[in-house]
Amino acid sequence: MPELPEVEVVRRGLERWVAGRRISSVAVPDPRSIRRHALGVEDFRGNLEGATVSSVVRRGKFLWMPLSDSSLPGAGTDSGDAGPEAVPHTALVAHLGMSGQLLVESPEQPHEKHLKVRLSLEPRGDEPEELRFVDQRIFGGLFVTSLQPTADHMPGGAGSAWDLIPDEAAHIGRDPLDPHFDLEALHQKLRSRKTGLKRALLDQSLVSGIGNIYADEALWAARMHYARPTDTMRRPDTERIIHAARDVIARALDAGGTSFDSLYVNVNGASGYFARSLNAYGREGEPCPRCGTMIRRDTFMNRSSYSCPVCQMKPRNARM
DNA sequence: AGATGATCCTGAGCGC
DNA sequence: TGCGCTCAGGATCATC
Repeated sequence: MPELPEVEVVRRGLERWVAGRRISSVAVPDPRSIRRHALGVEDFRGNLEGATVSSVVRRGKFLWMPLSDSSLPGAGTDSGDAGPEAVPHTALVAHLGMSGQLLVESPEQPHEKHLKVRLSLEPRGDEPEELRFVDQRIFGGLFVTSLQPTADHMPGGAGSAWDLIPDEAAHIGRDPLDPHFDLEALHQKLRSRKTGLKRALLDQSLVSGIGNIYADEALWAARMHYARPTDTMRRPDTERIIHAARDVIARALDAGGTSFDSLYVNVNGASGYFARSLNAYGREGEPCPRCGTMIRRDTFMNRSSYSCPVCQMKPRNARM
């Protein structure tokens, strides 16, 4: 289940193996994986073939690769910097959903069972010449879209690809690892909402990159209940839950982020972290690592929530 | 308009 | 051996 740390691992792998390379051809064995590309398969291919991936950017769980037109002078260089006249205005966007993988492989490798999209890359040294999107449950997908300036972009960096965001991801908030993450702004939004804390953490428009697993882990670490009403949050409460989320995410990144040099840019790099380091998620009936009370599982939002009934006391005015 | 719930999708696991 | 059921969950859409 890729959340922010896994997506960041994939981003680093793509930066290493795909950035600066030109896409020569595109095959879409299963169009369902590009259903968010409204204009269809031929338009998808037309946008990509001949374009060069200039960099790889992530916010929350969205990944995108700004595209430069290779016919422009200076494009396709190692740096990906095609000059001020060629700031990318479109990007290939990838969301891994539940089960998506991006693999950099030789075209001779046998096709994976759930292979959905193949991008052929022009040769560069001995590097593999195919980028594959593999997805079992097809919650994820690829599409090409235009880039717009971020609503809250910081002065001084205008024009850089880092200040541009795909239209379809423009609504999501910055994630807790983003240097420009605004804790005070989040705090005010939480105060003005009438909902439960976990539901707010999973709302990507408030803060991005937190999924069901890390929400439960952050809540456990911060000793807060998932149904804590957000309009009762005081400033130290907001700091505590965000610091906990950032810590959990950073530790997962440390555990899973070391193998991105592998040719297989996949989402399994952090699976070892899940097995070893989860304190609450998936541990129903096991003792809380802090106090020994049995971890319980509750269902809401069509999802499971794992928590310690002692460390994370349910508030009287609980909100789901 | 904010809050809440349904929906998409496939394979693993399980009881019978 | 196989059927039918439940579960997993990010993002989006529908409904109050």
